[in-house]
Amino acid sequence: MASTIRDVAAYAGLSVGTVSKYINGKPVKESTRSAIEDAIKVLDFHPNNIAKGLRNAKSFSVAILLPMLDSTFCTSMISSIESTLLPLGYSVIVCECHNDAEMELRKTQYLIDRMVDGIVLIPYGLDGKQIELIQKNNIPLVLLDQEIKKHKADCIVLDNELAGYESTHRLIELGHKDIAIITGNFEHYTSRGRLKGFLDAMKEADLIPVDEHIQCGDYSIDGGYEAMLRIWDTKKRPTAIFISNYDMTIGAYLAINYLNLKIPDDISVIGFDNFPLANVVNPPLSFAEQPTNEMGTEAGKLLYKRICGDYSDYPQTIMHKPTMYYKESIRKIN
Amino acid sequence: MASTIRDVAAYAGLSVGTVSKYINGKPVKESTRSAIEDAIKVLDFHPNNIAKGLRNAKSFSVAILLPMLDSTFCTSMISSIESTLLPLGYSVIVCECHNDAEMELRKTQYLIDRMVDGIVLIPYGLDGKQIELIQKNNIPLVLLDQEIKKHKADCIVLDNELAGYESTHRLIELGHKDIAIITGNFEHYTSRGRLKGFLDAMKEADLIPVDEHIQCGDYSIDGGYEAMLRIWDTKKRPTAIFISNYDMTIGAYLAINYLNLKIPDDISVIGFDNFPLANVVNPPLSFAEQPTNEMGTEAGKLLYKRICGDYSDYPQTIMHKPTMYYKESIRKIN
DNA sequence: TTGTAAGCGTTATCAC
DNA sequence: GTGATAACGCTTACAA
Repeated sequence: MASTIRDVAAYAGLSVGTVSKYINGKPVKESTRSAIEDAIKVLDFHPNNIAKGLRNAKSFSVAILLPMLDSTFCTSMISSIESTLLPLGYSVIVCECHNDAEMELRKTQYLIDRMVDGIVLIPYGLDGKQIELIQKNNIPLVLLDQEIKKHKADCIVLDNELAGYESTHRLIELGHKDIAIITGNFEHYTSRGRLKGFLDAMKEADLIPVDEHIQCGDYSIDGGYEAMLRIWDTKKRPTAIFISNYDMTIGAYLAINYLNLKIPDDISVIGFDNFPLANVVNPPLSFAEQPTNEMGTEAGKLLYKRICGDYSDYPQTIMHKPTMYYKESIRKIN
Repeated sequence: MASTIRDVAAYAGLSVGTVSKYINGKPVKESTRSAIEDAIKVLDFHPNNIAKGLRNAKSFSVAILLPMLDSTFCTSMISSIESTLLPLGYSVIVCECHNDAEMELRKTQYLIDRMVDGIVLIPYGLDGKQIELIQKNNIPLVLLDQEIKKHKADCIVLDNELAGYESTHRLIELGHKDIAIITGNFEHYTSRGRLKGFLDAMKEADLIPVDEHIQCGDYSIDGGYEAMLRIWDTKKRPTAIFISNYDMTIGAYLAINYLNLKIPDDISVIGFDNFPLANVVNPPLSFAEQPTNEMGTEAGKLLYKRICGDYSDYPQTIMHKPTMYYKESIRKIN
């Protein structure tokens, strides 16, 4: 059996109170310090976090609740949040709702029952019920990636409009007039923003997008594939396309291969978020990159601040800028 | 403040003992059952897991300790382990050691201090110190992906030799005689197995691999890239190559693009584990696929069994077979 | 079947 | 600075 603070106290000839105080950084006499240190070493004492948690009504764990683990975005978030919060004493519980709003709500309740000290939420459900549940239980919360408008909450997002605008604008600069876009569900904050940026850039250039060239996928490889086929199946084909999410970019690429199109001769392509893929495909892909590491780290830090009770700047929405990479997948056109 | 079992007992006019028993599935009179149910509903009672944990010396959490979150293999493991263990009441803590053996050991101790009830370990350090530490603390452990020979432990792995053998054998069948391989660190269980399979197949066909055609990368994209360049920089170039890990496959592809080689005309390629990528590149990549989902689920189940105290079949090594996908990236040769 | 009370390992409060 | 003791919310003998 592991030794407890009592054992340490007994071995050191002190009271548990004193030992506890020392462990928690309160001042003690030098002689007692060394006695305790000795005892700890000899007994190989490690404080019991559960007891600590019970006493302090804390679990020293936070959760990241996310839609699906298959996106680089999500795993990158886990990584940076863990790196930020573990050194602060919080372990990170990962919860995946498998793109299912009902499961998301159930797992939210589960996490509350587990008494997590804070939650980073990459929302899937759009009605905000998860958020209400978390807030009703007074658990610190940071939204990531998606803003759910009607709910007041800390929030870390990408400047999606800018990403959509920049990509489209660049294509327009290169002379493209018929530009297609593959977006996600319009109700999603990210998709809406990226689409809005696209539309703004088009409007600014007095271009009117063909209705069928605005296709909605479901964020999956298949969704992107199908959307690309639909786009190519229109009377007036686009000369360029902006794909507003990672997996759909892969899918669209597949479709482009299937259709035997050459990039950028037949179509110029700008994708999204395409870490390793971007350079492997030939020609290299142009894309809008999210500063995922910064976003995750920021989320971890903000959550920690809230856990510590600092709500001085609540609620806060932090918007990160995308970085654009223009490679050989886009070309000038007359 | 959340209500406790005491509140429920008071509201229902019963003792805490009775309520506790009911909650834990012991039999009670129908009338008390409904009284408790009522109280629970009215008071919105949720048992405090921390208190429960303190009492039972359990945390109801398990950890997955892994080298790096950037591989599909690892994230896929998290996903299937979470799916398996959450319904059984265990939350999954993710811990990343960033390919750093010392950090791995530190985080192991951290998890022990956090009193996790079990650990799934995808080992990075090869000396087995993490394993000793975990076992010394009597924490159920399942090794995943890598076997560390000198340590007795439950273990779930791929049949790496078979993967190496099958890939190489197929290339030989197609007439290739000069086959190269990019492996990882020879000290790693996975790399050693895949290399052995390669060598076995060569030997069986009375082929002697060129020394410089056996190149060791560090599992990274860069490593694969450099290894491929080294291989192509030899006097006698291979006509086919087997790349024994996901990231290095991407890197080798990059290098092949850089060298302006055509697949499969200039070189036939079989990669590893290449879920989405395999179909995006042109031509589609042949590869050996691990049954990651099964492996993760198996790890979760086995860990749970150990947590429940069932050591009847300990220690167990479960070896999964790879599935081979042969696509247009390999060709017949004279 | 139900109630009582001790105890899990900490920390906090209050004396000394 | 240190020690004694009462919590934190739950489970579990044991008693009724």
